[in-house]
Amino acid sequence: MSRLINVADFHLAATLLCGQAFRWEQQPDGWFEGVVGRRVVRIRQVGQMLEGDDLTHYLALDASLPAIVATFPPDEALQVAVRQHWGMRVVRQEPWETLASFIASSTKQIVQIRQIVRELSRRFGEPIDGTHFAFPNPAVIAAASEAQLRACKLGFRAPYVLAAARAIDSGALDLAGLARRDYDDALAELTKLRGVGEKIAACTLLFGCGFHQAFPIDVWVERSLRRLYFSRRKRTPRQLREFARRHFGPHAGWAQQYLFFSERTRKPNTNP
DNA sequence: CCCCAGGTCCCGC
DNA sequence: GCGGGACATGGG
Repeated sequence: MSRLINVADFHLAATLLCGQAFRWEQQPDGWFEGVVGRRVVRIRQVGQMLEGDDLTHYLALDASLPAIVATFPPDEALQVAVRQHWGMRVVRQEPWETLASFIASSTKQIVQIRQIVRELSRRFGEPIDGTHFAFPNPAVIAAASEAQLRACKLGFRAPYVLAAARAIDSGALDLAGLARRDYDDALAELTKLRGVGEKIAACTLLFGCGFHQAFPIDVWVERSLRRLYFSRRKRTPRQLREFARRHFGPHAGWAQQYLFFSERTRKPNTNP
C-alpha cells in the first residue's frame, strides 16, 4: 500500500495547508495524515519523492502545473505568488463535504472550521479506525436536529447545513450533477441555498466540482486584489468580480488560491 | 471588554 | 447595486 513515486512541480505542504482542505494534520515526523472519503491516508514528501498512500487523483498529480500556469496573465504580482508557493495544486474534494465545510466557514477562522468539520465527522460520520471518522453523508445530516448540529459549533450556520443536506438527500439538489452544467447555472443553483452566497458557491464549484474558472473572493483575496491591482483603492464587489473574470483566465481559481495563500502568509508592513 | 474571523441576509437608500 | 448591522462562537 505504501509506495514511492517521483513527482514534478509539486509541493505537498503548500497544497494541503493553503486553506482549501480542512482535514489534514501535519505530524511532528513530517508525515501528513488525513481522511479522504472513507479512508485514512498518510503521505509525505522528501524532495521530489512522494511516499505513502496513492493520492494521484485527489492531489491532481495528473494535471500539468506548468501548463496551467501558462494560462495565467503575465502580470508580475501573480507570478511572484506562483513562484513563492510553486507546486501548490487545487485538489479534488468531495462536493458535499466541500459545500458543508464552506457553509461552516462563514465568519470563522480556519482553525475553527477545522474543528467544526472534525466534530461533524466525529458525531455523525462512519468510524474508520477508532480515531478517524468519514465525513457524514447528506442523509445522516438531514436526519439530525438543528440542536445536534449547533453542538458541533456551527452556530447560526446550523440551519444552513441542515437545509443543504435535506436538499441533496431529497433529490431537490443534484450536487454531483453540477459538474456537467454551465458554470453560471451551477452557481445559480447553489446560491438558492440559504447561507450560500457567491463566495461559498464559488469555493464549492472550484474545490468540489472541478470548475477551475471559479474565483471566490473573500476578505483576503479582496485585500490582495486591491493591493496588487488597484493600489489599495476601494472597489465594489461587482468591480472585483468583473476584473477577476476578465483578467485571470480559464484557471482563475488556481490563480485565486495562489493569491489567497500568498496574502495569508505575507509579512505585514511590507510594500506594496 | 473589544475586535475579528475564507459571509450572507435583510434593510433602507 | 451599495453601505450598514445582525448573526454564534472562539481566539487574541
